[in-house]
Amino acid sequence: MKDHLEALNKAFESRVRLGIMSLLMVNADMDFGMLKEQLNITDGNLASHLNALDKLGYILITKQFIGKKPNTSYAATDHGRKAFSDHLDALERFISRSV
Amino acid sequence: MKDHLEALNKAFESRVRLGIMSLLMVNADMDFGMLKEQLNITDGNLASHLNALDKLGYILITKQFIGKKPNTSYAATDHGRKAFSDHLDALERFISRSV
DNA sequence: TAATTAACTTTGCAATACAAAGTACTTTTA
DNA sequence: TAAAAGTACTTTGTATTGCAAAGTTAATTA
Repeated sequence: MKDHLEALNKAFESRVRLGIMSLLMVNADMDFGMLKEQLNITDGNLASHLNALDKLGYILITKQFIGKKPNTSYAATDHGRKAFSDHLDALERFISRSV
Repeated sequence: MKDHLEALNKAFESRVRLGIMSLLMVNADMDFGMLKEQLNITDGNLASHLNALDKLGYILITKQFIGKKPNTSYAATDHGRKAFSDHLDALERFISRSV
């Protein structure tokens, strides 16, 4: 029990970060606007969660201009993919234990 | 995506409450000491999480004396079982979406 | 009578989450 | 060309949460 719980990653206890990472697992990259629309949260809130994931090295941030508009896009790093996938594994083990 | 996230129950975002409920799904009832030992947390912390689950109607609290010692035992209510199982379903759907 | 046990409650603090407002820079529109 | 709008933040302020540690109550055993 304790071991199952401890294998859960604290970074993914938040719905928003769970949402961001799962979007970035499925989509190679997404920009700020897409994430904001999908998650339906304020931009300040989104920015701070992105910042938290960045600090953990879970996402890669790329700033560029598309046409004449600034565009920041986000992608999961290998480290982030591993961490997320480990977390999902832990959840799965956890679920199967709890029936 | 949003719907998957919203189906997750906020009450179970906490490791401790996740742990308590999963213990109470497997064991018909557990007393304070057993829970404390399994979860390895301080008694104040445990009491406050139990209180949160009680307020939501997820657990039933029974106070009695066993021999001459006071004993409080906790069991998941039907409502709590349903809520937890819905949460696990949501997690499963979430995981299978995220690969 | 003092110490111990069980199960809390209270206190106090640190971390987190969030909305809203503010900022910097650029582009589009009037 | 001045004003408005868009992008992606940062800052501010507040409310909530989580937790350890200390305090509490009531009974019990030494």
